[in-house]
Parts: sequence; C-alpha cells; structure tokens
Amino acid sequence: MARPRSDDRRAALLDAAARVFAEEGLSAPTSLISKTAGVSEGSFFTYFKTKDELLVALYRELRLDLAAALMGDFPRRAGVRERLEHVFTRWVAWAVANPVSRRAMRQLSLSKLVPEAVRGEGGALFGEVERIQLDAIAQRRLGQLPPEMAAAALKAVAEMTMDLIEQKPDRAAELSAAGFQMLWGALNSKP
Amino acid sequence: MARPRSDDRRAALLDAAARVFAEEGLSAPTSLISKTAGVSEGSFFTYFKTKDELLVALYRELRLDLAAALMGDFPRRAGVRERLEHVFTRWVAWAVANPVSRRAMRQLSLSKLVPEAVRGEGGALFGEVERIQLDAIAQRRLGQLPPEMAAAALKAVAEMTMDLIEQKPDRAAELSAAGFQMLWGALNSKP
Amino acid sequence: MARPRSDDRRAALLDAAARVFAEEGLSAPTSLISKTAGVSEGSFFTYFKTKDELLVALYRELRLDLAAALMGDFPRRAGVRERLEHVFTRWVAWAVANPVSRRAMRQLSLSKLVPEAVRGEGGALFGEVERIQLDAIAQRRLGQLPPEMAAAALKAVAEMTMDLIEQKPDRAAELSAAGFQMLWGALNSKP
Amino acid sequence: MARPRSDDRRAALLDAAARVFAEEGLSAPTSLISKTAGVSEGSFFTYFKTKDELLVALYRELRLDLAAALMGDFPRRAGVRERLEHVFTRWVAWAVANPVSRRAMRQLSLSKLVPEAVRGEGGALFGEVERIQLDAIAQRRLGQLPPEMAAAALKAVAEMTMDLIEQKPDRAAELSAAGFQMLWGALNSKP
DNA sequence: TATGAATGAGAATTCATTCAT
DNA sequence: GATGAATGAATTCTCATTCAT
Repeated sequence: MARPRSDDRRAALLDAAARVFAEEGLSAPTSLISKTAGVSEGSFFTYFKTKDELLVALYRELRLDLAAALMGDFPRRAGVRERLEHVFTRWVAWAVANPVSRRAMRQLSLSKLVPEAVRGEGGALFGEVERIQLDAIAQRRLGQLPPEMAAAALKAVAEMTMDLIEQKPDRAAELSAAGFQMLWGALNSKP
Repeated sequence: MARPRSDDRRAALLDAAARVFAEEGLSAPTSLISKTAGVSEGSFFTYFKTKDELLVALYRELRLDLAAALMGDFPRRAGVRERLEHVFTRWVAWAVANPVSRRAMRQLSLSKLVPEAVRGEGGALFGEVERIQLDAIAQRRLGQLPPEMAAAALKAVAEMTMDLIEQKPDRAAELSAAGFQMLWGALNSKP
Repeated sequence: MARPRSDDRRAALLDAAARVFAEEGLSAPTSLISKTAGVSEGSFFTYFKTKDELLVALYRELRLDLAAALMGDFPRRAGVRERLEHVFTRWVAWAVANPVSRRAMRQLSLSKLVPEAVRGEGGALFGEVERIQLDAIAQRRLGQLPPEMAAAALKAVAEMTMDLIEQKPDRAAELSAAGFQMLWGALNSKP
Repeated sequence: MARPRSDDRRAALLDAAARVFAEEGLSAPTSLISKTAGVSEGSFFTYFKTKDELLVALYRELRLDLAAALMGDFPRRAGVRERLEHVFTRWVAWAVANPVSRRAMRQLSLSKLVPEAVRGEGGALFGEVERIQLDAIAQRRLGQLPPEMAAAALKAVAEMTMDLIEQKPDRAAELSAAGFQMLWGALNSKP
C-alpha cells in the first residue's frame, strides 16, 4: 500500500536532528534522531540516503531559515545604517528565538561532514541584491580593505552578541543595541 | 628500574591528537591518534586513562600555549592602545603560525566532552593582572556596558581576522592591521 | 511490520550460551556465543542489552527449567519419604539428562556477575506450598536443627550423586538409589 | 646485581592470588595480583611463567595446606567414628578459619584452567594409608555401594556444613556437630 | 512505504606477556 | 633479578545501513 512520502515526516526528522545535534553533537546516532522524530529507524533512510545527506539537508534548511529571517521586510530604501541594523538585529533575534537551530548550525559549520562546497553555497546569507548593497557599505566604510570584511564583521559581532545574550538573557535588548553600536564603530573606524 | 614513562611519547600523542582532531574532528578514533604518534594502540592508554582524559589534557595544553603566546613580552607600561594591540596581534599571529592548534582548540571549546568546569578554568586566557587592565580598558571605553564585552570583542574580531587570513594568507599583515583597526573602532564607538 | 523479534533466536542464544559456558566458563566471549547460535555478533545485543543481562536471563531460565522438572507430578498426598524421594530422583535425573545445563548453572551460581538478589529469588527451587512441606519434614526429622538443613542436605547429596554418575554413567540408577538412601539416613540420624 | 629468587615473593604472590581470586574470580588480572602482593607486574612472570602456571601452583598449594589440616594428629588407632569425625571436623574448621582459601579453591576446582590431570592428582586429599582406611569404613558401612561414595559423602556434607556456617557464623559449633551427625547417619543408612 | 530486526565494521578499552632499563 | 612501560590481540558494545515482513 504505497503511502506517498510525507513531507511531514521529513520535516519531523530535520527538526529532531536539529534538537539532537544541538544537545549531543553531530556524532549522535541516527536512531536517536528517528526516535525523537517519532519515526522508525528504517524510515530515516527512506528520507535521507545517508546520515551525511541529512547533515547537508539540515545545514541548507537552517541557512534558508536564517536568511529568510534576516531579509524579511528588508528596508531597501532606508539609509545604510538602518539597513545594516536591520540585518544585525534580526540575526541576533533569530538566534535568541531559535537557540537550538543556532547550536546545530554551529556544529554543522565546523564539521567536515558538510562539504565545504555546500558551506560556501550562495556566498553569504544574503540575497544577491542585498549582498551588493552590503558590499557597497563596506567599500565606502572600509576604504581599501577587502569587501568581505564587512560581512565578516557583521557575522563576528553578531555571534559575539548572541553568546553574551546566552549568558545574560534578561539583558538581551541592551546587549543587542550595544553590539550594533560596536559593529558600526568597527565599520567606521579609521587607521 | 623500568623504562621510564617518556615525556616525548606523551607529547607525541598530544601533538598527534591535535593534528588528527583538526583534520577529522573529535570523533576520530584513538587508534588513528596512536598510529599518527607512532605508538601502539595500547600505549595510548598508559599515558591517558581514557580518550576523554586526553581531550582535557589537550585542551589545557593548547590554552596554556596560547596564553603564553599572548602574554609574552606584554608591554605593561605602554598605553592602552599598545597593550591591546599587542594581545590582538599576538593572538592572530599564533593562529597563523599554529593552524592545527587553532582548529583543534575550536573543536574542543565547543565539545561537551571537555567539561564546562575545565573550559572555564582560569577565566580567560590572560593572567590576573593583565585581565584587570583589559577590564579597565573596557570600562573606560564602553561606558556602562558589561566589561566582558571588551574581552568578547577582542576574541570575536581576532577570530574573524584569523578566518580571513586563512583564506588569503599572503595578505596576513594587512588583514591583521585592519582587524585591529576595527577592534579599536568597536571599543571606541559611541551610541 | 518489521521482522518480529524471534523467540527462536533468543532461545538459540540462551542455548548456545549454556553450552559455551559449560565448556569454557563464564569468561567465554559473546562472539563465541553468537557464532555458536548461528547469529551475528550484533544480534546478540538486540536480544540482550549486555553480556550480564544474558547471564541473568540464563540463570533464571535454567532455574525455572529445573524447578519444573523437580515439581512436575509432585505427589502431594504421598508420605514424607515418597515426596522427598520424588524431588531427589527428579533432580538427579534432570542433571543426568541435561549435563550442559547443570554445568552452566554451577558456574552461574558461583559468579558475582549474577547479582545475589537474583540468585536468592524465589527462595529455593520449590513452590511455596511444597517448600513448606519440605520444611515440615525437616523439622520433624532434624529436631531442633535449623530447617534449612533439610534443603541443604537435599542439595548436597543430590549434587554428590550427580558427580558420581557423571563418572560412571552406566550405574546411574544404582547410584541414584544409593544417594537417596544416604539422604534419608542423614535426615533421620540421631546424635 | 643478581638477587636470588625469593621464596617470600613467590609466597606473597600465591597469597595475594588467593585473596584476589576469592574476591574477583579467576578472571582477575595478573596486575591486580602483583599489586596486592606488593610486587611489580614484571616480577609476577619471573615466578610464574604464565597466569595458568600460577593457577596450578595455587591449586596445589591450597590442597596441600588442606590435606595437612585434615590429617594432622590423625588418630590412627581410634575407632572408625572417631577417625571420620576427626577429618570432618578439621575440614569444616579449616574452611571457617580460611574462608579465602576455600573460596579460591572452589573457583579453581571448577575451572578448566587447572587441567583435570592436576585436579585428580593424589586421589582425594588424604594420604595413602588413611585413604585406605576411609575406604574400609565405606565398605563396611555402605555394603555393596562404590567405595568412592564414602569420600564423596564426606566432602558433600562437609561443604554443605561450611556453607551453612558461612551464613550463621555464630552457630558454627552446633552446625558442625549436626553436620557430622548427618554424615554418620548417611553412611550407616540401610535401604 | 513503514517497520524494526539483522548485520558487521569499527570503537574504546583491557590484559597477559615481553623487553628496555 | 626487579621494574613498569610497550605491545597488540581480544573483548564488549555501538551504529549506520540493509532487508525481510
């Protein structure tokens, strides 16, 4: 009785995987993932040919999710500072709201199991247009420095802010604001 | 007297472990470590009772090594900027010179296998005196923001810089300088 | 539905374990057991979570088997001598018919691997009612001596008889009769 | 500097082995034995070529020790009952006084590691002469039954008594007497 | 397709024994 | 001879993946 592949099951597996990896690391057994998803051990492999395939799929999914969060309502016509602040704030908020996703993503980003090719896909997290805008910011601010430095700084300061908030969750708003202030200061720094 | 326990062998195992973990992640088998160290599988366990014990020992060793690199020749009497630059530059240089150590450390820092208690040991990487000085910098610069933000920013921007240099090794000097410029800008930012 | 867990395989493992332990002692490797059972090494652990669990399960199974043999057709209304003789004879016959079980059981009974709590389970081998009857025999015969002495003597003389029969299997009937005669003599002895 | 082989060290190893085996079973590691004996792991093997050799040596030593205990002051000219009682009582007393030796011996007696040839050595525990006397007792008492049955009964009832005393040590004297009474009853039983 | 038992290639240890000191 | 580190085969158990139902 051929039941069609269920997107629900697949989604449940991805969700369970994120939770399990966040808790136990990537070496957690597939059996734990399928159990957490309420699915049989065998079914795991009808949705993902190998564990590795799941890792890659999860990585992509999380990144898409994050990108959507960053870019939703992007204020295209606002000033540079506003646009950057929008991305920064959303990023931090996403991590605060989805700690599991963030933890899972950190593991995945480091692992050789997700091939570098995949990790590099789509450049950064940003859509093509916005990416160019960010680069523009970078060029104006950083002078002769490599444009990647803007994206890198954004990421670095955002991650730092998330870590701090993780330790003092009740000061989230304050820390987020301070984080952006530092980012802006970094991008406008002079030699 | 029996053959004495050899510091060389222990060091070889730690060194091999760093290389293997950097390449394969912490789930690499102990057998690969002992083979890389040129030692029998059994010998591994005369130097480290369990794999976990090795992990902890390696973590501590790497952190000591890094702390020494950061704090060597620390210019206590120099100005704030110079002192901070000293640490930043040393940190980046250490990572560039020891890419394996850095990769291994990153894995270890994230892993639950190294107990949090161990990871927290000794506060940051800095000796007591220097730490206080850093905090002082932070307070003067950041106003009412939490003092940890100085150390956090130092770390975040340093890591960012290391990542960029890893991609363009021939521009190391330039990127390091730019990195510090951004850090300084971040710490001196106004709302 | 998946292939159901097979009672046959479980039984095959228990049977193989009894044979292997009888021959090699309890330190025999699980791999030998699974091989003897015609099952993969991994399958062992789907039926028994640990080697120790197998030990306990085997001990219980053997004791149940023995208890059934002892108490089948127990002549409740017969005289004291007949009832005791029934148990003694059945016991010896069971050991003669199941030498492997007996050897395995002897190892298990001595081993610390089967927790004392398990070994003590269900008092002796006898159902509650029959046990009381045996105790009654004891009390009438042994005077003021501890009632356990009846059960202990039963066991001791039975085991002795089994050992002798193992050496001269063709004289089994004669030795069994002589054994019971001695047991009866022991229980009826006067100071 | 060739130090002569020390009988002390050998004895210490045998003694430690008995204690360790009594506690942990025969699968206890040689390293534990040498440590208990206060001797290096390597030294173990200068006194015993293999672990197995130690097992055999220990078995022999314990049996000698027991035989000496049984046959010391043997009242050759006393009546049958007295002579038997002497052996029985001594046996039980030896076990009570040397619980470690007894436990070790029980393990050794069951193990395949002590070759059957060794276990059979010297017939029973008794010197040649006494053995014949025991057999004589047997023949007079047991009628046409196999003479081994006397020695077997002696052993069986003695062991039973030891087990009971192990559980109620404060009733040792009473239980020992009762045990002998039962043995005597067994040997004098009529069909 | 869904299930979960079956499989066997590892994985971390252990341990008898050897060997350098 | 005495010591204890070195060795590697053996052991218990895990887990990704396959396959019968």
